[in-house]
Amino acid sequence: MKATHKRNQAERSSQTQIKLFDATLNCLQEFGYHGASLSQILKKAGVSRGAWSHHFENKLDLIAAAAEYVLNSAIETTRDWALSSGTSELSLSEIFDFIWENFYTGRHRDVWLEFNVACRTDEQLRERLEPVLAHFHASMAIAWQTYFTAKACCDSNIQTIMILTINTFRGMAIQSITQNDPHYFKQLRMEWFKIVSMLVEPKQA
Amino acid sequence: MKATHKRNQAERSSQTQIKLFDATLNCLQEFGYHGASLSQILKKAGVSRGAWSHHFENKLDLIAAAAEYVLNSAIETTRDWALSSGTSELSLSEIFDFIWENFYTGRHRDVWLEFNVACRTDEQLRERLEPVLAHFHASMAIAWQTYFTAKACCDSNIQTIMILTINTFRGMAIQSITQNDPHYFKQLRMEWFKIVSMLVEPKQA
DNA sequence: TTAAATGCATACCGATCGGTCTGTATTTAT
DNA sequence: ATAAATACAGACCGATCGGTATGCATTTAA
Repeated sequence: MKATHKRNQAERSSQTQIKLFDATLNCLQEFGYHGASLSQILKKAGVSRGAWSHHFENKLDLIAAAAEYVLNSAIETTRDWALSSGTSELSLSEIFDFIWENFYTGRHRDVWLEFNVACRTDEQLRERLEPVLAHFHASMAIAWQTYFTAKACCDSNIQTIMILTINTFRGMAIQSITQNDPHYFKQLRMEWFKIVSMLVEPKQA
Repeated sequence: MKATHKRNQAERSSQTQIKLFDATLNCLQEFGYHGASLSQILKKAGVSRGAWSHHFENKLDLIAAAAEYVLNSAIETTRDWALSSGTSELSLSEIFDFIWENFYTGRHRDVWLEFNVACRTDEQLRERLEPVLAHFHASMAIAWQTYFTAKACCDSNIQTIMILTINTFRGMAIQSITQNDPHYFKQLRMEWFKIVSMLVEPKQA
């Protein structure tokens, strides 16, 4: 029945690992870092305890690997999107929508929040995730400062405005935990767009 | 030796409860929502298990009460500060510094983050904390829109600019988890101040 | 074809979790 | 003074946690 009849070792490994990553991320979304127990993850993944311990040293190792998995996917998504879009056709509001919908809503928002907060009190996790989180942050910066520059009248540099933008989105992500209203946040993004439009313009080709 | 020799019931109750609140908040700061076990809290508070169960139904009840405790303190702090400051002497950057230093640094930042994130996956906690978090949010709004109004040239209303400000601070709070550099965030606040100054002016007396 | 290596399954472990039960001080009300 | 009510202490509980040890299945290399 299944298409999993003759698989080589590499396929086997990567398939069960991805099943574990996905289940880990789903559990983090559903139960939070606090409530995501190993038993729950294994149950949801349909993977045995032995298989898990064969691939990962301990629970933290799995969680960190899952974080790397989802963040690297996000980095790739950003890169692909920036490349596929016509270089001169990108508008600020399009970028805003893209970043918001891909990284600050749904599962990505949830696990991103959990990882950031968990990092604060878990030094081992922080050491593993800090470079990936920083890389993720930088990848968003690329999609931005490749195409835009600060206006002459604006005495802030373009990086500063971008960081403020990302921080605004982060804050909106937290606000959206208790206030889940896509329309409201679309409006808020538009308001932010109006302000940033005064400071930023498309780069010369 | 101790000054706890002849205390009436009310004093006893409130003293042990406050000890528990403080220990709970410290444990949340030190170990996170995930790692803050009841045993740790009781140990840090110097309170027995029996005393705890006498005052609180269960762990969540204690945590929620501690959250209410710290958030209501913050609301009070904001109110006092707004009242004590000369009504016409408040500058935007002073308000920014006040909000940042009181609510988005130190223990308050840490527990505020933990509570917000924990609320996402714990419905009971959310139901108890949502009104308090909303109240806290509103209290910051007061210190703001009492003294400032949108400039004529600005087509956003004053509440919108304030929400964007708060969200920027929230984002900076998350950023400051992995990048603890007060000077950097002071500069970022100044940049934000420059932008908001273009949109907002002191209210007429 | 066969031995080794890899992938996987289940049973099991001590530790710790939140919560409760029983009994004892201390304060309050009569 | 004394009984009731409140505040507290410590032992104890089943459940669940992350982690491991042993054995079997599958793939790979010889």
